[in-house]
Amino acid sequence: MYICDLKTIILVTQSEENYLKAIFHLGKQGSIAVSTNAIADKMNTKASSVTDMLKKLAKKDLVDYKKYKGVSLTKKGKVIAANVVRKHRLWEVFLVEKLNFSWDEVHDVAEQLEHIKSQKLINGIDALLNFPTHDPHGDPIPDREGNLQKSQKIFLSQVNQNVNCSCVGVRDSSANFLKYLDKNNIALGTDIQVLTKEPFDESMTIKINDSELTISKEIASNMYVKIN
Amino acid sequence: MYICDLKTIILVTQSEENYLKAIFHLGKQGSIAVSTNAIADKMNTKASSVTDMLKKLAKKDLVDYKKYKGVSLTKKGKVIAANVVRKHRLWEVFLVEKLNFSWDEVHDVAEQLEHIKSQKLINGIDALLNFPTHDPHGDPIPDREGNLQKSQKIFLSQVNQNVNCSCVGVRDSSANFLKYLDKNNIALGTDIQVLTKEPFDESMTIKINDSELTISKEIASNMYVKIN
DNA sequence: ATCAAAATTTAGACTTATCTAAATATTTTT
DNA sequence: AAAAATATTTAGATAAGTCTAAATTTTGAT
Repeated sequence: MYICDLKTIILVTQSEENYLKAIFHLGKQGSIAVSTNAIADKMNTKASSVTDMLKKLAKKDLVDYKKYKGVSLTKKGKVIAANVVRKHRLWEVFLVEKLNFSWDEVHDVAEQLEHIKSQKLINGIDALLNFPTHDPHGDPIPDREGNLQKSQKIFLSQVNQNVNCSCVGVRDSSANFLKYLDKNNIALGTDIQVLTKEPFDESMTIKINDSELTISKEIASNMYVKIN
Repeated sequence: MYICDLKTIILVTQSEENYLKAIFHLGKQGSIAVSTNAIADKMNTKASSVTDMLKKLAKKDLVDYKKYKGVSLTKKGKVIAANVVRKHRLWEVFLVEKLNFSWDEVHDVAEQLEHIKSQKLINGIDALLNFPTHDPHGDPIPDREGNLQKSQKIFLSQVNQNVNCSCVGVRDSSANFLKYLDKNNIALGTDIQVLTKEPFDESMTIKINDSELTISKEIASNMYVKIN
C-alpha cells in the first residue's frame, strides 16, 4: 500500500528531493528533528536557503516544521526521501556490478541518477540486479514502499565511516579469531563505531567502549554486525 | 581528437542542451539554419523564450545567430548536441535490451537520462550493449566524437516516419520478392519516403516517385535502405 | 536571571528560464 | 511598391532557488 502515488512524487523538484534526502539521513530515517544549520552544512548551502525551502516543504506537507525548532519528515516526506535513497543505492549497485565502477567512483553519478523519474526504470534496474538488499558500501536499500529494513546483519567491513553498529556474530569461529576479539573487548552485543576507513587496504579504525582500535580488512570481513 | 573537453560540456545546463538538440535535429545535424518559430514549436515554448536562449548560446559560442535570420550550430555546439543525442539513443537501446521496455515507452525516460553528466557512465553503457550503431527506432548513434555515421544500410522497417531514404539492397532475393518490388517501381537507388508507420502491425505507407504504397512489416524488413 | 554567543529567520537582491504583450522586421499578397 | 500578414525581438513580469546582511530567537554561561 503506497502512502503517496506516483503523481505526487513527480511534482517534487530535484532540489526538494535533495533536501528531503538530507533530512532523512540526518534524522535517522526521518524520525528525529533536524536543525537548520545541520542541513545547511550537509548540503553546502546557507541557513537562509534552508529556511526558505523548509517553508516550502511544510506547505506541501512533506515536513513538520516549527520556526526555530527544527524539522522532521512527515509520512509522505519519508516515503519520497526513502525512494530517492532507494534509487541512489540501486544505481550504485548497477554501476559497480554492471559497469565496473569502483566503489569510490559511484557516488557523484548516483547523485544524478537518483532523480530520474520512472517507476518502471528503477524496478527494471532492481530486477536486473536480482533485487539486492545492500549497496556497494553495505548500506541497506529501502524497498518499493520506502521501508528500510534495518538491523539486518552485514559484515563490519561493509559499514561506513561514522556509523554505529553492534556485533551480532562471526564468520570465522576459530579459536585464534575469537581469542583476538576477546583480547580487544569485542563480544556479542558490543557497540562498535567506525571512525575511519582507509580506501587503500580497507583497514579501519573503530571505537569500542571509548578505546580506539585499528583492524585489517580480514578482521572486519569476519565479523557480523547490525546497524544501530 | 575532441573539439571540446568534458569541462566545457559540463557547464552547459539541461535547458541549453535541449535547445542545442532541437537545433541539431531541425537543421539536419546542425548544418542548416533554423528559424526561431521552428524551435519554439518543437520545444513547446514561446518564440520569445527561444530568442532569449539563442542570445545566451551565441554568447557561449555554441550557435551562430543573427537577429531575424535564424541559427545554426557552431562546431562546439554540434559536438555537444551530438553527444546528447548519443546518450539518448544509447539509453534507449539499454532500456529495450536490458530492461525489456517496449519501443514506445523509452522516449520519456531517455529524455531524462540523456542529461546525466558522466563520460565513464555512457561509455560503460555503450560497452555493456556491445557498441550498438542504431537505436531501437533505427536511428544511428553518434560516436564518441559526435560524428554521426549516416548512410549506413538498415532495414526499411527501422526507418522512422517522415524520413527519406533510398533502397540499397534486399535481404530476400527470391523471384517472388523481386517481382513484387519491380511491380511497384522499387529498384536499387529508388528514393523512398516513409509517410506513416502503424504501431499495431508495423505496416507502413511509403511514397515512391509521388505515388503512395502501403507495405507490410514483412516487406519492409526485407529491404535495405540508407538514410538520405 | 541576565547577557553574550550561537542559531535561525527575515528582507531584499540576483540568476535562470520562462511568459505575455507590445514593438519591430521580414515576407507575401495584391 | 505599398499594405497586410507573419515572424521575430524587446520590454517587463513571474517563479524557483540561491545569496548577503540585518533582525530576531534560543541557548548557555556566569
